[in-house]
Amino acid sequence: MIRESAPHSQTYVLHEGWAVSYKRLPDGNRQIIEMRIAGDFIGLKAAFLGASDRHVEAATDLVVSEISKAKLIEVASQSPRLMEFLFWKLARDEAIVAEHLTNVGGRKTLPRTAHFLLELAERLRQVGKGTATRYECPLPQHLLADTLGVTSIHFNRCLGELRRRGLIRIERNVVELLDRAELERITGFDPTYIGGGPDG
Amino acid sequence: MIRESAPHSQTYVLHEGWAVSYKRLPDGNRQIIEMRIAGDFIGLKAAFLGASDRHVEAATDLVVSEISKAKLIEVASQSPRLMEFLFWKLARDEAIVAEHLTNVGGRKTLPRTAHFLLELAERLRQVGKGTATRYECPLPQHLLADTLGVTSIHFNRCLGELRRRGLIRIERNVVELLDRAELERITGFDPTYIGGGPDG
DNA sequence: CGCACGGTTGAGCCTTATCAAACGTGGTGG
DNA sequence: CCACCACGTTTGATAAGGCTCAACCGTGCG
Repeated sequence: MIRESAPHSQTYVLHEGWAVSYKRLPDGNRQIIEMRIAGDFIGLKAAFLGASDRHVEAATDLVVSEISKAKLIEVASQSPRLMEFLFWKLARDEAIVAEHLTNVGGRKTLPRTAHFLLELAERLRQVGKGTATRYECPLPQHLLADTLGVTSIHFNRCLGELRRRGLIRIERNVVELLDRAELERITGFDPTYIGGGPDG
Repeated sequence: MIRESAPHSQTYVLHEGWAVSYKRLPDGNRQIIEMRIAGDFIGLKAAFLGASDRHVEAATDLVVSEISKAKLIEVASQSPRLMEFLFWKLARDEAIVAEHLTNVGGRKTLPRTAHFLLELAERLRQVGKGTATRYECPLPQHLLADTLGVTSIHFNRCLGELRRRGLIRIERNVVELLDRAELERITGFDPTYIGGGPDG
Protein backbone atom coordinates (compact mmCIF):
# COMPACT_ATOMS: atom_id res chain seq x y z
CA MET A 1 0.00 0.00 0.00
CA ILE A 2 1.71 3.06 -1.31
CA ARG A 3 0.96 6.73 -1.46
CA GLU A 4 3.45 9.12 -2.87
CA SER A 5 3.87 11.67 -5.59
CA ALA A 6 6.30 9.97 -7.86
CA PRO A 7 6.82 6.26 -8.15
CA HIS A 8 10.41 6.82 -9.16
CA SER A 9 12.05 5.01 -12.01
CA GLN A 10 10.48 1.65 -11.45
CA THR A 11 7.86 -0.44 -13.17
CA TYR A 12 4.60 -1.26 -11.40
CA VAL A 13 1.43 -3.18 -12.01
CA LEU A 14 -1.49 -1.32 -10.55
CA HIS A 15 -3.99 -3.52 -8.69
CA GLU A 16 -6.09 -1.02 -6.82
CA GLY A 17 -6.51 2.74 -6.93
CA TRP A 18 -6.03 5.48 -9.50
CA ALA A 19 -2.88 7.17 -10.80
CA VAL A 20 -2.23 9.73 -13.52
CA SER A 21 0.72 10.49 -15.75
CA TYR A 22 1.12 14.05 -16.92
CA LYS A 23 3.34 16.76 -18.35
CA ARG A 24 3.86 20.20 -16.95
CA LEU A 25 3.49 23.27 -19.13
CA PRO A 26 5.51 26.46 -18.88
CA ASP A 27 2.53 28.44 -17.54
CA GLY A 28 2.13 26.06 -14.62
CA ASN A 29 -0.78 24.15 -16.11
CA ARG A 30 -0.49 20.46 -16.59
CA GLN A 31 -1.81 18.05 -19.18
CA ILE A 32 -2.70 14.59 -17.96
CA ILE A 33 -1.67 12.06 -20.58
CA GLU A 34 -3.24 8.90 -19.22
CA MET A 35 -5.23 7.63 -16.30
CA ARG A 36 -3.89 4.41 -14.84
CA ILE A 37 -6.41 2.07 -13.24
CA ALA A 38 -6.42 -1.52 -12.03
CA GLY A 39 -4.65 -3.84 -14.45
CA ASP A 40 -2.53 -1.11 -16.02
CA PHE A 41 1.23 -0.98 -16.03
CA ILE A 42 3.01 2.13 -14.81
CA GLY A 43 6.37 2.88 -16.38
CA LEU A 44 6.24 0.01 -18.86
CA LYS A 45 7.46 2.02 -21.79
CA ALA A 46 10.11 3.63 -19.63
CA ALA A 47 11.28 0.18 -18.60
CA PHE A 48 12.13 -0.65 -22.19
CA LEU A 49 13.30 2.82 -23.04
CA GLY A 50 15.39 3.69 -19.99
CA ALA A 51 13.89 7.12 -19.51
CA SER A 52 10.48 8.62 -18.97
CA ASP A 53 9.14 11.78 -20.55
CA ARG A 54 6.34 12.32 -18.02
CA HIS A 55 5.56 12.39 -14.35
CA VAL A 56 3.37 9.90 -12.55
CA GLU A 57 1.32 10.65 -9.50
CA ALA A 58 -0.98 8.64 -7.29
CA ALA A 59 -4.48 10.12 -7.19
CA THR A 60 -5.67 7.76 -4.47
CA ASP A 61 -4.04 5.18 -2.25
CA LEU A 62 -2.61 2.49 -4.46
CA VAL A 63 -1.99 -1.22 -4.29
CA VAL A 64 0.77 -2.15 -6.69
CA SER A 65 3.28 -4.83 -7.52
CA GLU A 66 6.78 -3.66 -8.18
CA ILE A 67 8.82 -5.25 -10.93
CA SER A 68 12.43 -4.37 -11.58
CA LYS A 69 13.15 -3.49 -15.17
CA ALA A 70 15.90 -6.09 -15.35
CA LYS A 71 13.57 -8.81 -14.14
CA LEU A 72 10.83 -7.73 -16.51
CA ILE A 73 13.07 -7.79 -19.52
CA GLU A 74 14.65 -11.06 -18.49
CA VAL A 75 11.34 -12.83 -18.09
CA ALA A 76 9.88 -11.29 -21.22
CA SER A 77 12.78 -12.39 -23.38
CA GLN A 78 12.25 -15.98 -22.25
CA SER A 79 8.51 -16.12 -22.71
CA PRO A 80 7.10 -15.27 -26.13
CA ARG A 81 3.64 -15.34 -24.61
CA LEU A 82 4.53 -12.68 -22.06
CA MET A 83 6.43 -10.68 -24.63
CA GLU A 84 3.37 -10.65 -26.82
CA PHE A 85 1.26 -9.56 -23.87
CA LEU A 86 3.56 -6.65 -23.06
CA PHE A 87 3.55 -5.60 -26.68
CA TRP A 88 -0.18 -5.59 -26.65
CA LYS A 89 -0.23 -3.52 -23.46
CA LEU A 90 2.09 -0.94 -24.99
CA ALA A 91 0.09 -0.81 -28.20
CA ARG A 92 -3.19 -0.45 -26.33
CA ASP A 93 -1.80 2.37 -24.23
CA GLU A 94 -0.76 4.13 -27.39
CA ALA A 95 -4.19 3.62 -28.92
CA ILE A 96 -5.79 5.12 -25.84
CA VAL A 97 -3.51 8.15 -25.94
CA ALA A 98 -4.28 8.61 -29.64
CA GLU A 99 -8.00 8.48 -28.94
CA HIS A 100 -7.44 10.91 -26.10
CA LEU A 101 -5.71 13.28 -28.51
CA THR A 102 -8.59 12.94 -30.94
CA ASN A 103 -11.02 13.67 -28.14
CA VAL A 104 -9.19 16.80 -27.00
CA GLY A 105 -8.36 18.08 -30.46
CA GLY A 106 -11.57 17.28 -32.24
CA ARG A 107 -14.52 17.45 -29.89
CA LYS A 108 -16.07 20.34 -28.06
CA THR A 109 -16.06 20.05 -24.31
CA LEU A 110 -19.52 18.58 -23.91
CA PRO A 111 -19.09 15.51 -26.13
CA ARG A 112 -15.48 15.38 -24.99
CA THR A 113 -16.61 14.95 -21.43
CA ALA A 114 -19.16 12.35 -22.44
CA HIS A 115 -16.58 10.42 -24.42
CA PHE A 116 -14.24 10.42 -21.47
CA LEU A 117 -16.92 9.06 -19.15
CA LEU A 118 -17.73 6.32 -21.65
CA GLU A 119 -14.09 5.33 -21.98
CA LEU A 120 -13.73 5.04 -18.23
CA ALA A 121 -16.86 2.88 -18.08
CA GLU A 122 -15.44 0.57 -20.73
CA ARG A 123 -12.02 0.25 -19.17
CA LEU A 124 -13.31 -0.26 -15.65
CA ARG A 125 -15.84 -2.83 -16.79
CA GLN A 126 -13.06 -4.75 -18.49
CA VAL A 127 -11.27 -5.20 -15.19
CA GLY A 128 -14.38 -5.92 -13.18
CA LYS A 129 -14.56 -2.55 -11.44
CA GLY A 130 -17.94 -1.50 -12.75
CA THR A 131 -20.75 -2.16 -15.18
CA ALA A 132 -21.48 -0.69 -18.59
CA THR A 133 -23.45 2.12 -16.96
CA ARG A 134 -22.10 2.51 -13.45
CA TYR A 135 -18.72 2.84 -11.79
CA GLU A 136 -16.86 4.51 -9.01
CA CYS A 137 -14.52 7.41 -9.81
CA PRO A 138 -12.84 8.92 -6.74
CA LEU A 139 -10.99 11.65 -8.64
CA PRO A 140 -11.66 15.35 -8.05
CA GLN A 141 -13.00 17.30 -11.00
CA HIS A 142 -9.89 19.40 -11.42
CA LEU A 143 -7.99 16.23 -12.30
CA LEU A 144 -10.52 15.25 -14.93
CA ALA A 145 -10.43 18.79 -16.27
CA ASP A 146 -6.63 18.61 -16.57
CA THR A 147 -7.14 15.42 -18.52
CA LEU A 148 -9.52 17.02 -20.98
CA GLY A 149 -7.59 20.24 -21.36
CA VAL A 150 -10.21 22.58 -19.92
CA THR A 151 -10.65 24.47 -16.68
CA SER A 152 -12.35 22.67 -13.83
CA ILE A 153 -15.03 25.34 -13.83
CA HIS A 154 -15.96 24.74 -17.43
CA PHE A 155 -15.75 20.99 -16.94
CA ASN A 156 -18.12 21.30 -14.03
CA ARG A 157 -20.63 23.19 -16.15
CA CYS A 158 -20.50 20.47 -18.79
CA LEU A 159 -21.18 17.81 -16.19
CA GLY A 160 -24.10 19.93 -15.08
CA GLU A 161 -25.40 20.11 -18.64
CA LEU A 162 -25.14 16.32 -19.05
CA ARG A 163 -26.96 15.90 -15.76
CA ARG A 164 -29.64 18.39 -16.78
CA ARG A 165 -30.22 16.44 -19.97
CA GLY A 166 -30.74 13.30 -17.96
CA LEU A 167 -27.74 11.52 -19.46
CA ILE A 168 -25.67 10.99 -16.34
CA ARG A 169 -25.91 11.10 -12.59
CA ILE A 170 -23.02 11.58 -10.20
CA GLU A 171 -23.43 10.98 -6.52
CA ARG A 172 -20.56 10.83 -4.10
CA ASN A 173 -17.98 9.18 -6.30
CA VAL A 174 -20.35 7.03 -8.26
CA VAL A 175 -20.85 7.80 -11.94
CA GLU A 176 -24.00 6.52 -13.54
CA LEU A 177 -24.65 6.63 -17.28
CA LEU A 178 -28.40 6.96 -17.51
CA ASP A 179 -28.65 6.98 -21.31
CA ARG A 180 -25.70 5.25 -22.88
CA ALA A 181 -27.27 5.17 -26.31
CA GLU A 182 -27.59 8.95 -26.37
CA LEU A 183 -24.11 9.43 -24.91
CA GLU A 184 -22.66 7.19 -27.61
CA ARG A 185 -24.61 9.05 -30.24
CA ILE A 186 -23.38 12.52 -29.37
CA THR A 187 -19.76 11.34 -29.14
CA GLY A 188 -19.58 8.72 -31.86
CA PHE A 189 -18.05 6.46 -29.26
CA ASP A 190 -16.57 3.23 -30.60
CA PRO A 191 -14.79 1.20 -27.93
CA THR A 192 -12.78 -1.04 -30.25
CA TYR A 193 -9.62 0.95 -29.65
CA ILE A 194 -9.73 -0.18 -26.04
CA GLY A 195 -9.60 -3.78 -27.18
CA GLY A 196 -10.19 -6.92 -25.23
CA GLY A 197 -6.84 -8.67 -25.14
CA PRO A 198 -3.86 -9.69 -27.27
CA ASP A 199 -6.15 -11.87 -29.36
CA GLY A 200 -8.81 -9.41 -30.27
CA MET B 1 6.84 6.11 -56.19
CA ILE B 2 3.36 5.85 -54.82
CA ARG B 3 0.39 8.09 -54.48
CA GLU B 4 -2.79 6.84 -52.99
CA SER B 5 -5.20 7.46 -50.19
CA ALA B 6 -4.67 4.45 -48.04
CA PRO B 7 -1.57 2.31 -47.92
CA HIS B 8 -3.67 -0.69 -46.95
CA SER B 9 -2.72 -3.07 -44.23
CA GLN B 10 0.98 -3.15 -44.87
CA THR B 11 4.07 -1.82 -43.17
CA TYR B 12 6.20 0.81 -44.90
CA VAL B 13 9.35 2.75 -44.30
CA LEU B 14 8.96 6.26 -45.58
CA HIS B 15 11.98 7.59 -47.47
CA GLU B 16 10.65 10.66 -49.19
CA GLY B 17 7.49 12.74 -48.87
CA TRP B 18 4.89 13.41 -46.20
CA ALA B 19 2.03 11.30 -44.91
CA VAL B 20 -0.48 11.73 -42.09
CA SER B 21 -2.40 9.33 -39.91
CA TYR B 22 -5.74 10.53 -38.60
CA LYS B 23 -9.10 9.69 -37.10
CA ARG B 24 -12.46 10.85 -38.35
CA LEU B 25 -14.96 12.44 -36.01
CA PRO B 26 -18.73 12.08 -36.17
CA ASP B 27 -19.17 15.69 -37.32
CA GLY B 28 -16.96 15.12 -40.33
CA ASN B 29 -13.91 16.80 -38.86
CA ARG B 30 -10.74 14.86 -38.58
CA GLN B 31 -7.91 14.83 -36.08
CA ILE B 32 -4.47 14.14 -37.42
CA ILE B 33 -2.59 11.96 -34.96
CA GLU B 34 0.90 12.00 -36.43
CA MET B 35 2.84 13.36 -39.34
CA ARG B 36 5.05 10.79 -40.98
CA ILE B 37 8.23 12.05 -42.61
CA ALA B 38 11.41 10.51 -43.98
CA GLY B 39 12.75 7.79 -41.71
CA ASP B 40 9.41 7.02 -40.09
CA PHE B 41 7.60 3.73 -40.17
CA ILE B 42 3.98 3.59 -41.28
CA GLY B 43 1.87 0.88 -39.76
CA LEU B 44 4.56 -0.43 -37.43
CA LYS B 45 2.29 -0.74 -34.44
CA ALA B 46 -0.40 -2.28 -36.60
CA ALA B 47 2.13 -4.84 -37.80
CA PHE B 48 2.61 -6.11 -34.29
CA LEU B 49 -1.00 -5.67 -33.31
CA GLY B 50 -2.77 -6.98 -36.38
CA ALA B 51 -5.18 -4.08 -36.67
CA SER B 52 -5.00 -0.35 -37.05
CA ASP B 53 -7.18 2.18 -35.29
CA ARG B 54 -6.48 5.02 -37.71
CA HIS B 55 -6.31 5.92 -41.37
CA VAL B 56 -3.15 6.84 -43.22
CA GLU B 57 -3.02 9.15 -46.18
CA ALA B 58 -0.26 10.42 -48.42
CA ALA B 59 -0.01 14.20 -48.35
CA THR B 60 2.56 14.34 -51.14
CA ASP B 61 4.06 11.84 -53.52
CA LEU B 62 5.89 9.24 -51.47
CA VAL B 63 8.92 7.03 -51.82
CA VAL B 64 8.57 4.05 -49.54
CA SER B 65 9.87 0.56 -48.89
CA GLU B 66 7.28 -2.07 -48.28
CA ILE B 67 7.85 -4.73 -45.64
CA SER B 68 5.47 -7.57 -45.03
CA LYS B 69 4.48 -7.98 -41.43
CA ALA B 70 5.55 -11.60 -41.43
CA LYS B 71 8.99 -10.70 -42.72
CA LEU B 72 9.34 -7.88 -40.24
CA ILE B 73 8.47 -10.04 -37.26
CA GLU B 74 10.64 -12.87 -38.51
CA VAL B 75 13.71 -10.71 -38.90
CA ALA B 76 13.09 -8.84 -35.66
CA SER B 77 12.83 -12.02 -33.63
CA GLN B 78 16.21 -13.11 -34.91
CA SER B 79 18.07 -9.85 -34.39
CA PRO B 80 18.04 -8.36 -30.89
CA ARG B 81 19.61 -5.22 -32.33
CA LEU B 82 16.76 -4.71 -34.78
CA MET B 83 14.21 -5.63 -32.17
CA GLU B 84 15.63 -2.97 -29.90
CA PHE B 85 15.50 -0.47 -32.74
CA LEU B 86 11.85 -1.20 -33.48
CA PHE B 87 11.04 -0.89 -29.81
CA TRP B 88 12.70 2.47 -29.76
CA LYS B 89 10.78 3.56 -32.84
CA LEU B 90 7.47 2.59 -31.24
CA ALA B 91 8.34 4.29 -27.99
CA ARG B 92 9.43 7.45 -29.74
CA ASP B 93 6.23 7.57 -31.77
CA GLU B 94 4.28 7.28 -28.56
CA ALA B 95 6.32 10.06 -26.96
CA ILE B 96 5.60 12.30 -29.92
CA VAL B 97 1.88 11.60 -29.75
CA ALA B 98 1.93 12.33 -26.00
CA GLU B 99 3.68 15.63 -26.60
CA HIS B 100 1.19 16.34 -29.35
CA LEU B 101 -1.63 15.75 -26.87
CA THR B 102 0.03 18.06 -24.38
CA ASN B 103 0.38 20.67 -27.08
CA VAL B 104 -3.25 20.52 -28.13
CA GLY B 105 -4.68 20.19 -24.63
CA GLY B 106 -2.44 22.60 -22.80
CA ARG B 107 -1.34 25.43 -25.05
CA LYS B 108 -3.26 28.22 -26.69
CA THR B 109 -3.16 28.23 -30.44
CA LEU B 110 -0.28 30.68 -30.83
CA PRO B 111 2.33 28.79 -28.76
CA ARG B 112 0.79 25.57 -30.00
CA THR B 113 1.55 26.57 -33.55
CA ALA B 114 5.07 27.63 -32.59
CA HIS B 115 5.70 24.36 -30.79
CA PHE B 116 4.56 22.42 -33.80
CA LEU B 117 6.88 24.32 -36.10
CA LEU B 118 9.77 23.69 -33.72
CA GLU B 119 9.04 19.98 -33.54
CA LEU B 120 9.02 19.70 -37.30
CA ALA B 121 12.35 21.52 -37.47
CA GLU B 122 13.86 19.10 -34.97
CA ARG B 123 12.57 15.98 -36.64
CA LEU B 124 13.48 17.08 -40.13
CA ARG B 125 16.96 18.13 -39.05
CA GLN B 126 17.46 14.69 -37.53
CA VAL B 127 16.95 13.05 -40.88
CA GLY B 128 18.94 15.61 -42.83
CA LYS B 129 15.95 17.34 -44.41
CA GLY B 130 16.58 20.77 -42.95
CA THR B 131 18.50 22.88 -40.51
CA ALA B 132 17.61 24.04 -37.01
CA THR B 133 15.94 27.14 -38.45
CA ARG B 134 14.88 26.24 -41.95
CA TYR B 135 13.01 23.46 -43.69
CA GLU B 136 10.62 22.68 -46.44
CA CYS B 137 7.03 21.84 -45.59
CA PRO B 138 4.82 21.17 -48.61
CA LEU B 139 1.60 20.65 -46.64
CA PRO B 140 -1.40 22.94 -47.05
CA GLN B 141 -2.47 24.88 -43.98
CA HIS B 142 -5.73 23.03 -43.52
CA LEU B 143 -3.72 19.86 -42.86
CA LEU B 144 -1.63 21.56 -40.22
CA ALA B 145 -4.81 23.01 -38.71
CA ASP B 146 -6.33 19.52 -38.51
CA THR B 147 -3.19 18.45 -36.71
CA LEU B 148 -3.48 21.17 -34.11
CA GLY B 149 -7.21 20.87 -33.63
CA VAL B 150 -8.15 24.34 -34.89
CA THR B 151 -9.75 25.72 -38.02
CA SER B 152 -7.48 26.55 -40.91
CA ILE B 153 -8.65 30.14 -40.70
CA HIS B 154 -7.58 30.55 -37.12
CA PHE B 155 -4.34 28.70 -37.80
CA ASN B 156 -3.65 31.10 -40.64
CA ARG B 157 -4.15 34.08 -38.36
CA CYS B 158 -1.71 32.63 -35.85
CA LEU B 159 0.89 32.16 -38.55
CA GLY B 160 0.30 35.78 -39.47
CA GLU B 161 0.83 36.86 -35.87
CA LEU B 162 4.09 34.90 -35.64
CA ARG B 163 5.18 36.48 -38.89
CA ARG B 164 4.20 39.94 -37.69
CA ARG B 165 6.31 39.45 -34.57
CA GLY B 166 9.29 38.60 -36.72
CA LEU B 167 9.55 35.05 -35.39
CA ILE B 168 9.01 33.12 -38.57
CA ARG B 169 8.91 33.54 -42.31
CA ILE B 170 7.11 31.29 -44.74
CA GLU B 171 7.71 31.56 -48.44
CA ARG B 172 6.45 29.05 -50.92
CA ASN B 173 6.88 25.88 -48.91
CA VAL B 174 9.92 26.96 -46.99
CA VAL B 175 9.56 27.59 -43.26
CA GLU B 176 12.18 29.77 -41.64
CA LEU B 177 12.46 30.20 -37.88
CA LEU B 178 13.87 33.71 -37.54
CA ASP B 179 14.08 33.76 -33.74
CA ARG B 180 14.35 30.28 -32.34
CA ALA B 181 15.23 31.48 -28.86
CA GLU B 182 12.00 33.45 -28.61
CA LEU B 183 9.96 30.63 -30.14
CA GLU B 184 11.39 28.20 -27.59
CA ARG B 185 10.70 30.66 -24.81
CA ILE B 186 7.02 31.16 -25.56
CA THR B 187 6.46 27.41 -25.94
CA GLY B 188 8.79 25.96 -23.34
CA PHE B 189 10.04 23.70 -26.09
CA ASP B 190 12.30 20.86 -24.94
CA PRO B 191 13.23 18.49 -27.77
CA THR B 192 14.40 15.58 -25.62
CA TYR B 193 11.17 13.67 -26.22
CA ILE B 194 12.12 13.42 -29.86
CA GLY B 195 15.29 11.64 -28.92
CA GLY B 196 18.34 10.85 -30.97
CA GLY B 197 18.36 7.09 -31.25
CA PRO B 198 18.03 3.88 -29.24
CA ASP B 199 21.06 4.87 -27.17
CA GLY B 200 19.96 8.25 -26.00
C1' DC C 1 -16.35 25.79 15.96
C1' DG C 2 -13.50 26.81 12.28
C1' DC C 3 -10.83 25.49 8.51
C1' DA C 4 -9.58 23.16 4.15
C1' DC C 5 -11.09 21.33 0.10
C1' DG C 6 -13.88 20.53 -3.64
C1' DG C 7 -18.17 21.63 -6.08
C1' DT C 8 -21.36 25.17 -7.96
C1' DT C 9 -22.87 29.55 -9.88
C1' DG C 10 -22.61 34.33 -12.06
C1' DA C 11 -20.60 38.23 -14.86
C1' DG C 12 -17.45 39.90 -18.09
C1' DC C 13 -13.77 39.24 -21.20
C1' DC C 14 -10.84 36.87 -24.38
C1' DT C 15 -10.30 33.12 -27.75
C1' DT C 16 -11.88 30.48 -31.42
C1' DA C 17 -15.45 29.08 -34.81
C1' DT C 18 -18.47 30.29 -38.51
C1' DC C 19 -19.97 32.47 -42.59
C1' DA C 20 -18.67 35.12 -46.38
C1' DA C 21 -15.86 37.11 -49.68
C1' DA C 22 -11.59 38.57 -52.06
C1' DC C 23 -7.02 37.39 -53.65
C1' DG C 24 -3.06 34.70 -55.94
C1' DT C 25 -1.35 31.15 -58.45
C1' DG C 26 -0.77 27.21 -61.28
C1' DG C 27 -2.98 24.34 -64.64
C1' DT C 28 -6.15 23.45 -68.60
C1' DG C 29 -8.51 24.07 -72.73
C1' DG C 30 -10.06 27.17 -76.36
C1' DC D 1 -1.91 33.72 -75.52
C1' DC D 2 -5.79 34.33 -72.77
C1' DA D 3 -10.04 32.84 -70.18
C1' DC D 4 -11.28 30.11 -66.85
C1' DC D 5 -11.19 27.04 -63.00
C1' DA D 6 -9.45 24.66 -58.86
C1' DC D 7 -7.11 25.23 -54.88
C1' DG D 8 -5.15 27.37 -51.17
C1' DT D 9 -4.39 31.72 -48.62
C1' DT D 10 -5.91 35.93 -46.46
C1' DT D 11 -9.15 39.18 -44.41
C1' DG D 12 -13.56 40.90 -42.17
C1' DA D 13 -17.72 40.63 -39.30
C1' DT D 14 -20.38 38.17 -36.14
C1' DA D 15 -21.54 34.49 -32.95
C1' DA D 16 -20.38 30.83 -29.88
C1' DG D 17 -17.31 28.69 -26.73
C1' DG D 18 -14.21 28.78 -23.00
C1' DC D 19 -11.47 31.32 -19.42
C1' DT D 20 -10.90 34.40 -15.41
C1' DC D 21 -12.14 36.40 -11.30
C1' DA D 22 -15.00 36.18 -7.54
C1' DA D 23 -18.14 34.59 -4.46
C1' DC D 24 -20.94 31.09 -2.16
C1' DC D 25 -22.13 26.33 -0.70
C1' DG D 26 -21.46 21.68 1.32
C1' DT D 27 -18.86 18.31 3.71
C1' DG D 28 -15.37 16.19 6.37
C1' DC D 29 -12.00 16.77 9.73
C1' DG D 30 -9.08 18.68 13.44
